[in-house]
Amino acid sequence: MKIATWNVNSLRVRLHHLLDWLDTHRPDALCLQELKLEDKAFPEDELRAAGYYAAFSGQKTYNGVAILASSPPKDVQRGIPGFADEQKRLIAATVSGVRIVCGYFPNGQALDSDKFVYKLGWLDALTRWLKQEALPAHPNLVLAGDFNIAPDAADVHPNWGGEILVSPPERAAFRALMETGLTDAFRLFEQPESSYTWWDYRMGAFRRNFGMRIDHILVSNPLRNACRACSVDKAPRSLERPSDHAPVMLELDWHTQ
DNA sequence: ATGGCATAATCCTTATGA
Repeated sequence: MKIATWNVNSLRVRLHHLLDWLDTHRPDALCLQELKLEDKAFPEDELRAAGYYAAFSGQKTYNGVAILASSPPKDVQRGIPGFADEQKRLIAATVSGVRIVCGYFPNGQALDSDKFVYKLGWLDALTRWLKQEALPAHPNLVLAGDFNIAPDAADVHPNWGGEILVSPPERAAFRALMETGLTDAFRLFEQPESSYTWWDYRMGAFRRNFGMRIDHILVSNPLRNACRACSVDKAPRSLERPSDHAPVMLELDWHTQ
């Protein structure tokens, strides 16, 4: 079973890249972030024609998440239960017996911003919900998406000057999330040095591999031994008008249930 | 090396992103 995540930075603009990518890689499930469109504009028909069902939670201009799957996603849940949030950043569904949680984590903007307070609050609510409800109810769980956190020094270009996405409180929140019983699938396998998933549009960042690894796929303990491979696909980042994020893909030895 | 980019909504500029 292949499970992937991709921040497309506007589904409207990136639809053709997405359809090409689905055609090439045929994931069983794909988590999407930054749809930047309302539900009524979601390209359901085009995706159905490509063989994919979709559960989505969109909004105008910002945010928006979806789970695409080759079989209909079941028990769809939108948002973090008990956490009131206008921003559409989380959707969960069951695909082939795996509970898939797709998140577009807040960026935070700057350490002294109210957006940073929101980011840490969002992470705390997510962690509590996973620990208390989601993981006990769904032991076979995958949390995938744009975390907007580079968890370790190896996940960021050494010349990165800023604090946001790499600060101690953000990394502590990431560790707290892992402590609920989740493993970074990417680090279960040997990887190329300086593996990143996001590169700024400016300054030729992609050409210089001036990036960060902020898109992740975390797996629960029962799924850990089923992981067979996990990789970043940098190819779409070289296309014309690319998303600034690359897809990450996990291969699970998992028989469809 | 954080902007000189990209997107969307809206006005022809601003907010936001990471």
